[in-house]
Amino acid sequence: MTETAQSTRPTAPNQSDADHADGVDVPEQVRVRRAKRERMLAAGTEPYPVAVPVTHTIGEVRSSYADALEPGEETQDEVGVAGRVVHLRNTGKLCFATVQDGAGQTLQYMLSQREVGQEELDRFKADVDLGDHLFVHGRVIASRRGELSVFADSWQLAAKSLRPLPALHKESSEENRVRRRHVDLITRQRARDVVRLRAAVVRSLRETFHSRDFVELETPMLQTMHGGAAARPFSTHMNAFDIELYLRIAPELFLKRAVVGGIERVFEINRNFRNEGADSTHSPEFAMLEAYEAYGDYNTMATLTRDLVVTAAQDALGTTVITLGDGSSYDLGGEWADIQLYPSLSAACGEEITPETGLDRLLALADQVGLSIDPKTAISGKVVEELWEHFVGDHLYAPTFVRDFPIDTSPLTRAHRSIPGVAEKWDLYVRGFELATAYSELVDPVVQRERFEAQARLAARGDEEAMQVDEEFLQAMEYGMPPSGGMGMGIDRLLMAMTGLGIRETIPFPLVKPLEH
RNA sequence: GGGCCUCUAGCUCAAUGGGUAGAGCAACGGACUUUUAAUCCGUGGGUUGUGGGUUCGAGCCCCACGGGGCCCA
Repeated sequence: MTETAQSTRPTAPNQSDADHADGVDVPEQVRVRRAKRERMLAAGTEPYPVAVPVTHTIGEVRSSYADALEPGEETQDEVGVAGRVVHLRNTGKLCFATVQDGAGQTLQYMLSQREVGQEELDRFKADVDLGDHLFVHGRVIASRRGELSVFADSWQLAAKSLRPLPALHKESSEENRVRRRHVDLITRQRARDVVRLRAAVVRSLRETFHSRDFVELETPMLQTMHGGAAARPFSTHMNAFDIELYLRIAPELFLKRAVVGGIERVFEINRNFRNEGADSTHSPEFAMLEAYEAYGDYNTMATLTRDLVVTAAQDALGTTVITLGDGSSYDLGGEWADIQLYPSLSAACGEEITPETGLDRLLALADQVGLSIDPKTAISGKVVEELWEHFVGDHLYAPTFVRDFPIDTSPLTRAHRSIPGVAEKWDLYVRGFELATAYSELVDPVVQRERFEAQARLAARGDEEAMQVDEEFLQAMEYGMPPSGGMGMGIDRLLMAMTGLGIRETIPFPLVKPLEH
């Protein structure tokens, strides 16, 4: 588009059309700002210039002059700085604007009538609103109160904001924060911090893996079979092949095929999709870490997991001690507790529970404590796990490994090498939820086929979470998979464990139900 | 799936027993050359989530639907 075309964009005659373009009444403040944009265009001033001559970031100005200037001291250093206006204080002949960068660092601009002239000052007062991106050029000085400032000799709007920001000193409702995260990020420091914390954690995890010679792999998200976990999948349709596909519920089976192929230390950090509930600990799409190590087992995975978590906390938070909003705290560092599932359940419920305990007895116990379990699809291992969560898991705040799970709920895990009736699997509990899980992986293709067939029988009985028989995976196993340890960890849950936040606060843009209209 | 709570101005919240819908910030107009949640004077801004119902009269009572939250299973 040419300059001429830009400056003849629709003006007053189309104003009312623009006001109702989205079919709803436009709030007064939006109308006012749209009018300012039109006025600027009519005056030949670009409200959205393609570039402004920035020479320094807000952070660079801050760090260069931090505590270096006395109140009232002026330098001759000229800078060009841009940022979003979060605070305006216009007095008669001297205006102050506080601008903010994406990380929440702020810097003050000062516009004096003496420096820029009456006309420029008037234009500033007329055109600039809270929320606008504003560029100024000028000298770095400290105000009389000692506030680091850029004393403008010229200014220019970098981008006009057409919507008013919410009150900056009141918390928005959780719904508004989630539905308009962009606004949340502008107005709330904690929101900005969590985004950066998440990035730091993921980066730390990758670095720990790299330092241990793991290879990062991206395996398919669109799969012809859903497997690798017990969960209901999303399904979709592929036009070219005219087949139904599933969004993956886990990368496990592909990563194991990679191990068969010789990628002996492999990990993936990516999204899984599970067509289940959405609440304060579950999101339909969530970030998952999985790792496999040939010639490892669930013990080496425990060491790896602790290393990943402790290093991530140190890298991203600088400490392993987590303090929650309610003042309680727990330490992700130090030695982690290590308990066994059946003995800890027995101790907590006051009755000896073993892999031999009958299903009827377990269902009776579950009923006693108010757990509702569908008898049609009930298997003893599943009931034991529910009982364990009720009696023990919900109360584990400090990191705790829980070892040796029922075999019938662990179809991809090998039987324990010395304890009969259980699988070499642990879950890691923190803050009352499952943060990670690991197995000594089942690598016997014949036993694996039997486990899949048992899963298929569950599916036939109506268990929508049961796995399918994956022939491609079985065939891969038949080529020989080395003895291996495997581990999976929820990235969102790691953030939850490190911050005390709900899952929707750790995911920048979680899925929310669309509003009607 | 069940129960309870909630939805009012751009944002955060008020509104006696059913009787003209208000405040702070934000906006608009004015004053002000060192403010920093600036201050002072003045003004505008509402389909009270949506749709029905009861009533002379509904933000408030009843029903349905939608969004959100908490608890339970």
